[in-house]
Amino acid sequence: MPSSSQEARKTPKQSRSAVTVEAIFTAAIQVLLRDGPRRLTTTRVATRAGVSVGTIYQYFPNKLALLYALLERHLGSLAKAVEEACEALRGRPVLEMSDELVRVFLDARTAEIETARMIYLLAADLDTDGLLTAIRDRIRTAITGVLASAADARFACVDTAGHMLSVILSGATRTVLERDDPGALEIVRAQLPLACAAYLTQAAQSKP
Amino acid sequence: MPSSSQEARKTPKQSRSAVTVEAIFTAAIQVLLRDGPRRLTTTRVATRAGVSVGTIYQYFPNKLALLYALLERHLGSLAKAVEEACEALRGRPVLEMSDELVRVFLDARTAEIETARMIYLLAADLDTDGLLTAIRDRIRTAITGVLASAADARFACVDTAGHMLSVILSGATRTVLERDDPGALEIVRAQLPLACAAYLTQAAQSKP
DNA sequence: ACCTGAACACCGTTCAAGT
DNA sequence: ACCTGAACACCGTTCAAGT
Repeated sequence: MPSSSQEARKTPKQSRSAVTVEAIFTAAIQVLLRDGPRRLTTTRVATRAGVSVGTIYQYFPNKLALLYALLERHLGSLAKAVEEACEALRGRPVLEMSDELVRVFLDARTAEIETARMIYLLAADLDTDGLLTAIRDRIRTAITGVLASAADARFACVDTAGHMLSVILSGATRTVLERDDPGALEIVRAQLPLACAAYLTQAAQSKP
Repeated sequence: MPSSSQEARKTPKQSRSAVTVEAIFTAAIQVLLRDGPRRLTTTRVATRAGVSVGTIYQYFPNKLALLYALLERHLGSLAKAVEEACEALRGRPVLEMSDELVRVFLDARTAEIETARMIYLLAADLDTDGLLTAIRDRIRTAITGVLASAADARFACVDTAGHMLSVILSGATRTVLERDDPGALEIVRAQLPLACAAYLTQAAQSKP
């Protein structure tokens, strides 16, 4: 599936169509939560949005493009949250960084946990390589940058440490997100900062 | 979707039908690799397997049940590999455990990396809660057991440590599996044992 | 006991016609 | 400029008929 098929067909120029697009997005999320990913049909979304099926195809070349836009929104807000946290953490000690980054990852994904779960399920049908690469590059760059600025540690290879930290954070938080187990979430919330800190401490040579 | 719809409709009693079921499985994987998950249709699988569409429905109540069986096979072999590794690691030091467990997770998932990737993509359409719970329980139990037997460490709370280690291993290996980036894979292969060991060392109080 | 394949319901997508 | 909805191609599933 070519990536061009996943971009919006046209940007709404008039306020009427901006409202229509917003209604389509909202309806898609509602159908997703109410009926599940397999019952997310174009007709159902159109009906719920109060428009005709054809209208959807004025703004999205196909159904996948609509789903892609939902995923793009969600991942974009995660990357932005990480970037802002890293900006604020500049120059702080690594222990603070571990704590705060774990918090940001978990919060971003548990805030609307059902929506996030559903959106990840949709992603299976999409060609998400480009989008995921872009998002993880943003996250990795932000994390590597903040690690390099740490007040109390210098890393043998800050790129490796940043890469590894983002893999651990993404993987562990996504793993608990996929499960519907509050107990597992609490263990991760408590232990993941310790695990990150232990790794970073070991990957760094403390400054004199 | 009720879980009963994901079990095999009947077990093949005669050798002819055992061959048919195997042909359906093989064909499904071939179609998956060749045409991708969205083009995995029952007709396509039937044609490739050299049978009629109706034949598929003799052994699987619906298409999802067939996909579920594929996922079940794949995850079962991962859990088995982890259990066997843990059995062999009983009584060894924690550093050896970290190294070996990372190796097992990565090997199990990169051996047939394309197939594994495709099978995970399919999982989105399935009701996998029960299966995933069973698999992760097997993995967590095996890991907790082997940690408790470590020669050189005693854990403040071995259940917590086992839980956390399995989340990190599952998350990080799956995260690199999803990406098509050999560089990321190599970093994880080299650094994940260090991260696991650092966490375990910190979670344990060394014996005198 | 196992297999076939036409038939049916339903979904994604289009496009001529409307406002 | 935007929206409608009947029409078409295609997919999952069934079941009467075959061997």
